[in-house]
Amino acid sequence: MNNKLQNALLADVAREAGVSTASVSRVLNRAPHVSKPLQARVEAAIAKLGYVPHGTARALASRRIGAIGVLVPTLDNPIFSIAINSLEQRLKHHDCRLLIATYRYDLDDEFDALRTLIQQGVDGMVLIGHDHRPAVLTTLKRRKMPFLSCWHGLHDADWPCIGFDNTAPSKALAEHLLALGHSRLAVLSAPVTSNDRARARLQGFIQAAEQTGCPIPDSHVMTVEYGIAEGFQAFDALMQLQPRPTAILCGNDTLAFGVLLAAQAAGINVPQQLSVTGFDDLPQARFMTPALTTVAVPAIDIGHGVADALIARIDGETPPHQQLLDAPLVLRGSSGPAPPAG
Amino acid sequence: MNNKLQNALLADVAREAGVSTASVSRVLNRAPHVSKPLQARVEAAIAKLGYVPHGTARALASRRIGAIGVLVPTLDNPIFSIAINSLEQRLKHHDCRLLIATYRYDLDDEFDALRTLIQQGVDGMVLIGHDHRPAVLTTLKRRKMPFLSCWHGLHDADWPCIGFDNTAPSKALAEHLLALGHSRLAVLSAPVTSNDRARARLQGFIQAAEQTGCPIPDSHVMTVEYGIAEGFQAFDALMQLQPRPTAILCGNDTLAFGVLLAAQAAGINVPQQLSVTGFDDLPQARFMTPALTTVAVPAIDIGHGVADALIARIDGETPPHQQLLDAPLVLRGSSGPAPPAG
DNA sequence: TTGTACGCGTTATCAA
DNA sequence: TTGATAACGCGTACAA
Repeated sequence: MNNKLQNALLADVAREAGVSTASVSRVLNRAPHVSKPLQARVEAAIAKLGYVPHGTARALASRRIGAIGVLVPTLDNPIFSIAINSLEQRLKHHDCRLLIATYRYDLDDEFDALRTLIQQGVDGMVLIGHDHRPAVLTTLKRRKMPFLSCWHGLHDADWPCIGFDNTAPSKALAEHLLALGHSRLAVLSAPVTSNDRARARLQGFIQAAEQTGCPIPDSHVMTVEYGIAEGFQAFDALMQLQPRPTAILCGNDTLAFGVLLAAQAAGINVPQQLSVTGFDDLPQARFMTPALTTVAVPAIDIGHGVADALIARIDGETPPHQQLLDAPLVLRGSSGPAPPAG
Repeated sequence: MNNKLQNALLADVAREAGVSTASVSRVLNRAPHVSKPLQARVEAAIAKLGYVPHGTARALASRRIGAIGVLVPTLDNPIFSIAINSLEQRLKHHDCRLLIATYRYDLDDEFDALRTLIQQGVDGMVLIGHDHRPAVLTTLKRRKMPFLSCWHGLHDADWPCIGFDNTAPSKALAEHLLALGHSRLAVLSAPVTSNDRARARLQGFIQAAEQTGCPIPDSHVMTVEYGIAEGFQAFDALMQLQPRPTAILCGNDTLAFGVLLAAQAAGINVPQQLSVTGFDDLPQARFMTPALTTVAVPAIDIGHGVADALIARIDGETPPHQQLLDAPLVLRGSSGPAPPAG
């Protein structure tokens, strides 16, 4: 007698249908070699009992959970939400779920979250960027866990990845401004600690300026936390710099929005008096006044690509070790010719 | 001999420490009645072998997974990201993980996702709002799954919830505009299908206007998908309405941002020529030019409250059936006196 | 094509 | 306080 009337088990279905548990399992897993009538009887029994497979037991027995884990620094940044959304949609095609964990750019938290997801039994892991504790890699390898990093374009034999070069577009952005006659650039960056993407972008800015003979002094590189408020508040300090910059390169769109809005509030005309650039191309970038010059991060393509490649790895295939996507410059109204010297 | 050198099992730890598997389990679960020396031996063995508990097996045996599920319509809306972040942080205090699933305002997808999360073995469930398929409730009850809805203030004996009244602040917003002399209001709403919050807000706008003797005609209620682009594009149509509205009530901040930016692009002065309001109080609302008049949704408090209350339910306690939080008006520069009739 | 029976790695019950 | 062992619910060789 089964006293848990609320939860029918596979055995109950088997009894109801007058077949073995193995047959029910086969129907459940669409295994080959099941006769039509048997399948029908089982499905009727499932419907009648309102049976829902016990995912945990299934995972334990099959050693697969039907879900992959993703370690995200934060969901605050919409660009990650967009990518995750795209990833989740594509995984659905592969009949695979997504477990999300965040770590607020704290790499120790990231390692903790990794262990948690492994304990949940995920079949694969997605990580953002290239900065991780060494234990992350050893743990993944020891567990033989299929994994993929994304969002960066660094070549590393240990880290398969799908991403884009963060440095080149940044250089292009700086060169674009320099070509417009700007010689006094400032940079507003997110913290580069534990964040190779922010670091790569910063280096791109600095290198381009240096190579063009207009190096950016350390005083003109400002670092603030991620956030529109942080960008807004940084504006005043940036305008106080000597020499006063004629263009501000921001490490991401959200900081750029803050700067743009602060400029507007301060009555500074963009781009006549000041050029501002971002990085990400968030949906609202094109609607700012003026529209934001930025770099279009292929967030959706990353989501799709990661889903396909990781599923392939889980299925034992060997997709390309590295896949580089395009992150094109998007020139809009927030960047213009340098104001006449004065 | 254990050939899986990469994955130590609980039994391996027991052998290494010279104790029984039961004792290892007790140490792992901080059970009472474990002697110091035994605990030390076990912990040493765990460290030596790099043992990580197998979450799936643990869940199967204990019938708890140490995670709750949350069904979110979308992660695109930053207000949900904020709440989820807060929820996840607070759950961490209770040593509990979060599994996120999205359903894009498709209630059938929501039910699917619910089943998926149940299969994963979650210990509790969080749902947004009050609109769900009936099967959702029956499934949760049949499974005796602790659950909570949030983000709404509807009283329903079947649905415990932590949220806020979506209607009252909307009424207050409309009354605020009417008191400023506006008599020609328009509403820009997100789709109300499967979205009780959007519906409640819309009703608040309409009721307040009606009660003040300035009813909003159907022609002045426009519905578009969520998104800044959608708000931006809606602006022109709203300005074409006859009579031309002097104030636009938006169902959420993102639509309001779109309208605000479109107004700016069109050279329409806010609030001198047009008042605009939002709902959510996203971080950038205060930085717009002018700053956005809106309603501050207690997203962070909801996250914390949901975490505490759901954990309490899982632990067999009975927290308040309904918990209503404050969603105060935030009056800023985007709303002002109606322009002189003309 | 279908059924039997064991294994997945842990927790929990009961005895010692 | 500790240990032996039966669940937990399902997948899957292997047998029929």
